[in-house]
Amino acid sequence: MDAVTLLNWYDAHARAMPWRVPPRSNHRADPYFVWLSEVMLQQTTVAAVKDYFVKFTTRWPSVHDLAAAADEDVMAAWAGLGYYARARNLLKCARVVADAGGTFPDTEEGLLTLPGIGPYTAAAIASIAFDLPAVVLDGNVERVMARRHAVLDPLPDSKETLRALAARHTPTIRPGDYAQAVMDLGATICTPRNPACGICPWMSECEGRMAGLAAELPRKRPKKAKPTRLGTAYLARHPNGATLLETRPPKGLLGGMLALPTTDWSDAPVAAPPLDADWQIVGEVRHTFTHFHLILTVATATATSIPERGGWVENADPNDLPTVFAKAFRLGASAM
DNA sequence: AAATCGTGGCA
DNA sequence: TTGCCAAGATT
Repeated sequence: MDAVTLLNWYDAHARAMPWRVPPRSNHRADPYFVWLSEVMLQQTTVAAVKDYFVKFTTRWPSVHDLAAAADEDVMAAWAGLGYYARARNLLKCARVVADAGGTFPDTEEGLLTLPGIGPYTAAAIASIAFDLPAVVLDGNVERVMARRHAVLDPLPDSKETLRALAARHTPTIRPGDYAQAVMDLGATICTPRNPACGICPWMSECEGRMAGLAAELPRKRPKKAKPTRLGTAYLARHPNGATLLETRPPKGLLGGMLALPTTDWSDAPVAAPPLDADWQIVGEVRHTFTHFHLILTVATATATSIPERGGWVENADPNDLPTVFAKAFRLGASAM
């Protein structure tokens, strides 16, 4: 059986990660750790997640600790990791679970009802934390299945086909190890570019490789070009050292995060400084989001007046802000 | 159902 | 420099 081949490979080559229990362990990973790591890993690389995972679990060792945390502390701790709706939903989910006694649901259906847990994450927690034969379908599994079975239709059209193929491979023995094994295979051998087919445990049964198509699968629909938007960020400092910051609206881009006051971001941004001062343009920051480029002019001023929006923050730390603002903050501060 | 939502690394 | 991509969820 294909799954056994893959499990044998995983027994020898599983990557060590802070949230992972080694294969053939006689105990399972803590559902809290599995959930936290899976949410952090949504659209995010293992390398980027590691330090954040350690930081979160050191500061909040249980779901009860996280549920009791202040919103602004969790958002600041998440700053830099991106997709900030994940952090907002993380807190909502922690509080639901904590209120229910601190135990995560042990079924896919139960997990799916929680904020921030979708089809992939529910299946991942069910398999990895509870060893249930859930069908885990992430970008790795999509790629592995598209190659293994030479699926030529482009994503996302082929998604349900790939899911059915993934289901066919999912074993009833060691499903948790299997889920992590397929994803490790996709991350280390069946990679997006230059797949290492020569050392793949599924080399001999891979239809994509036999057809000479492995490296170009899965096919994807072309993406839209990103427009460029303009804006200005304002760094105001009080003579006492405080920095003018504001919390962004709870939804939308960078929602709920601490930020520098800015104009809107558009073709013709409306300049509305947060307070009246002698603003000096000190440079610009270029930053690319998921669906647009941003050129952000950075203006600085020293001021003491009452701001029209935001508030003075002592000992402000750029690391508590989303990366785009951290860049603008550092540039402005270095120019004052 | 297509759009929205971050960031850093890599070729 | 630019585009692609990563353990997706939500609306």
